[in-house]
Amino acid sequence: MYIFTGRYTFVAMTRKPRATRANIIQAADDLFYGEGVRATSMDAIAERAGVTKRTLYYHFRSKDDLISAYLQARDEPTLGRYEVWLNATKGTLAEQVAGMFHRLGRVATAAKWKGCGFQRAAAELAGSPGHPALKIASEHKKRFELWLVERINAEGLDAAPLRARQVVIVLEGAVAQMLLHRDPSYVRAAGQIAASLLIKRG
Amino acid sequence: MYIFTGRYTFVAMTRKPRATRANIIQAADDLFYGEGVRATSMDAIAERAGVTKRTLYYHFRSKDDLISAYLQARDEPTLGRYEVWLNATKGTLAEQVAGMFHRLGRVATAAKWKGCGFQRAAAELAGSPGHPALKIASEHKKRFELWLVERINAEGLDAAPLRARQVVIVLEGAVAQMLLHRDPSYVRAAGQIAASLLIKRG
DNA sequence: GTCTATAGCTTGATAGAC
DNA sequence: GTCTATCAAGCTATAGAC
Repeated sequence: MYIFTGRYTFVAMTRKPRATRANIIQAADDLFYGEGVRATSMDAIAERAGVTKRTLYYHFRSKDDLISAYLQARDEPTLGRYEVWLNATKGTLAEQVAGMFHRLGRVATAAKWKGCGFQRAAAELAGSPGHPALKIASEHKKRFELWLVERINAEGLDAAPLRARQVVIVLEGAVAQMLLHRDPSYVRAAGQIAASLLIKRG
Repeated sequence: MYIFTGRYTFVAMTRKPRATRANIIQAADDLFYGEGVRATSMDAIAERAGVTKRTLYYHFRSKDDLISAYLQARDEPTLGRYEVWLNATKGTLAEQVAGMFHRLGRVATAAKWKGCGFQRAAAELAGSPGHPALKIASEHKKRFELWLVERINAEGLDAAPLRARQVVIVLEGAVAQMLLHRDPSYVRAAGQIAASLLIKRG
């Protein structure tokens, strides 16, 4: 957006920087998730975002910084998605979790689905132990686990922390196996375990 | 090894090619597993193997070819390792599997442990659907699952295919979470699920 | 804040000698 | 079968104009 001032020397310095940053994050999400963080170049992200590399490096110090921002931006929407899936089913928590797995199975058969972005980024960055993105991924999964703890407590079940942890393990395993085999029966088998973990023990 | 023939022109053309190939695979294993397949360059592998890149490309057509060979070479040793872990415990199959998870927990706390090489390669190559290494990874996991089916059948339990699949899911999830959090309580929680999956149902 | 242009290096892969 | 030498392309990141 140009601001005419009677001179040519004054041009708006801000061309919606928030929007630019959001565009970059969106482009990074598309490519980092679709192709992997190491397989994606900064050139490719700049091109997809419709900016030059100079602008990219104005908004993000480095590629590692952008990888972190990519995961950070994914945190809340991902948790929200699972929450929507869980709330879509009415009934006991066991039934709701079964429904959550069922819906995961639906989206996970699409070709554009490429597993969990956090899990895959962690797999790629395993060789860089101190990478900041790893901490973000770890905290994201912790948050998911804590959300389950709350749900299990609200259901009046005992041993909520252990049960939540076990449901997370089963979900992670289902996602990993789905990515490898693209066979929805893995998600079904997993949903069955998860539901049984949420039954009141006698 | 030089063979003296009275001339300088005749030098052994074969300097243990099998050994060279094995050296390359070993170097590839160290680096691909330790740093990731995309983070590792052919230069780095050649240097670690003590050969030039020309020799590397004599033995392997391309990097993708070497990635496939790396996973192929890991198939049997990996299955063998789990078999050793399982057989190390005496008792019911449930107890043996619990022992297998326990031993996994031991090695998975070491810093050099970087999760499952197949799972991580699959995560990295998710953006290249037709990659030959993906098929090798998938078949490896299938082989592991089938080995479990046999064990469960031998134990006289029903629904062996489903139970085996569920144990695999739990194991994959435990490995993924261990890699992310480096917290052995995940393996413990997983081992508990796996063992309970192998109890005769009433 | 965004541009054009490029530095400086690494990458996967190859040529040709022996 | 292994070497030395090298290519063209791609990479992350930066310089300086406006």
